[in-house]
Amino acid sequence: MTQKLFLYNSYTREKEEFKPITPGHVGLYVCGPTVSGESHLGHARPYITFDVVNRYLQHLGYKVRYVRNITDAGHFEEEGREAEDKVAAKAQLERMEPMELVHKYTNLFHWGMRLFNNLDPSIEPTATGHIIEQIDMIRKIMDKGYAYEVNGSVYFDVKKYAAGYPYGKLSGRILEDLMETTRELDGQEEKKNKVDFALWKSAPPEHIMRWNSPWGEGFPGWHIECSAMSRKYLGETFDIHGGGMDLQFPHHESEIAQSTIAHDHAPVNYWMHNNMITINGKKMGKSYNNVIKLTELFSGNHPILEQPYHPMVVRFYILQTHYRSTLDFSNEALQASEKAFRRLWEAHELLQKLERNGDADATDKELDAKVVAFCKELDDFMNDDFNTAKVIANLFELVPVINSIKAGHISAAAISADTFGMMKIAFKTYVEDILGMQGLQMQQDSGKLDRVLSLLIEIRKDAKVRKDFATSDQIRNKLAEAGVMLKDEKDGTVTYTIE
RNA sequence: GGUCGCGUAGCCGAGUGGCUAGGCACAGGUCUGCAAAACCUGCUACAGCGGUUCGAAUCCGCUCGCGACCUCCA
Repeated sequence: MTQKLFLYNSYTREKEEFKPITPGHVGLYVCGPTVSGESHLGHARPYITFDVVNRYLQHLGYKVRYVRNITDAGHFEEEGREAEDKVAAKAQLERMEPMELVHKYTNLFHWGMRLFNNLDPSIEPTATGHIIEQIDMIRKIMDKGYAYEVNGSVYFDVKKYAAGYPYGKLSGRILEDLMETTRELDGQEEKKNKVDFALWKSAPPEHIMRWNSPWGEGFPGWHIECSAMSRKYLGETFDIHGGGMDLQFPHHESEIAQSTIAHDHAPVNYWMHNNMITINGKKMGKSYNNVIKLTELFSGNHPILEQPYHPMVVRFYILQTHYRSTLDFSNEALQASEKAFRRLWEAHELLQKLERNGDADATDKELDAKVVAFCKELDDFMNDDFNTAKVIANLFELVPVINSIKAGHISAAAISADTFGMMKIAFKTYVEDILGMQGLQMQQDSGKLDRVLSLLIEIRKDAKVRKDFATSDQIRNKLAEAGVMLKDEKDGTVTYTIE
């Protein structure tokens, strides 16, 4: 922790030096998914972004408690409920239990996270598992006079809160403006003011997810879960709260209000928000009907996808852009990322295998200095609000150096032994540990396949010695058709990559 | 309508007062039986119009275009 980390705090709208509440420790809370449906490409962004944040904080030596919730209660409107309304006897039989649905999509979410090589959070609490904590918190807020009950529902009194606290600061909202905008919302008539939000909702008879509470059967409001769970696992005030920009209002603004009243002080020191993934310039989202689900992305099974995209390619594509910029989806962009990622990864693997012998001094001082500079800058870039785009750019600056050493265009001795070692460690640390990349071939069934390919490579070699290029080309071309690319290396060996 | 943000080369995207980011594509070259890969070289942009400044893509103003949030949303 000798380095100073600066991050952009959405709350103050400034880059600030990060100072943890407890030295050496970081409490990080990130809004997790609502598991009422399949995760899509848009969801990938925050979880990859904050995975890197988590990884980097650990790299700096912090002990991170990373809490990411699963929202499995409340406002569902999809399959489960629809079946319930339609109610035919047959539908009744086929209908999914809410928990069944939640379980299915939670598993699918985990599957996606694993493929992205996201580290597991330290704690992944569910909203349904913390009903008691939520009720307790609502009680506290009521006791302090900032919430009121109507017909079994409890609402937070925003106007009262705004009179004494900076409501709207996080999202740049002005209470008067909000009061003016007209919206027809559920339960509007019950509220004192339309800006009030629900802490607890009374459940209509057909609502399956319901719990007992001091106010009757119902379910928790959307915002209270994050406040209750972050409080439980990270304390009344914690370091970093992350999430998508679209959650700034009303979700995060409400979290601040609730927690501030319940605990007498603001809950979070640093708010971080990632920007959206767009498609044709429009935000990817359920309401726009333009989502590409993760399952579709990885399989290529979607009308606008020209091909499947590997999770690592998607990860690379996301990290190539700074997290606070929008990122526009296109096949072209993903395909460019795929090529770039392969190039970077191959150079990385190559470098780890390369050795440098002989005199420890550099024969090319200028190059040596450049390499040192590129490596050292990596930390600076991360310390400047997690600029993974710049990190990747610098790694690419080093790729030709690595490849040139391998190809013999330059000697490894051009750079000093120290510099060589530094570069090796920098790649390993950054590519694998911090950016969290891994190779494209996940299925390591190499054994038999490798022997078969080795045989073919041997036959081809013989053919080449006999100058029987028809045979050698046939082997290479047919294998290429099957997705196995052969590469004649400089030193006469042959390597292959499987698509 | 309100609030906020963005407009960078063929495409994707960093940067943000002086120092050609990077990737992909494209063109030429080296290497190679050929190919692929790799390496070298080239392609030098910041929506428009004003202003501030010795100097602006970067600061300020206006105009045009786009988007996000204001409702569930990562």
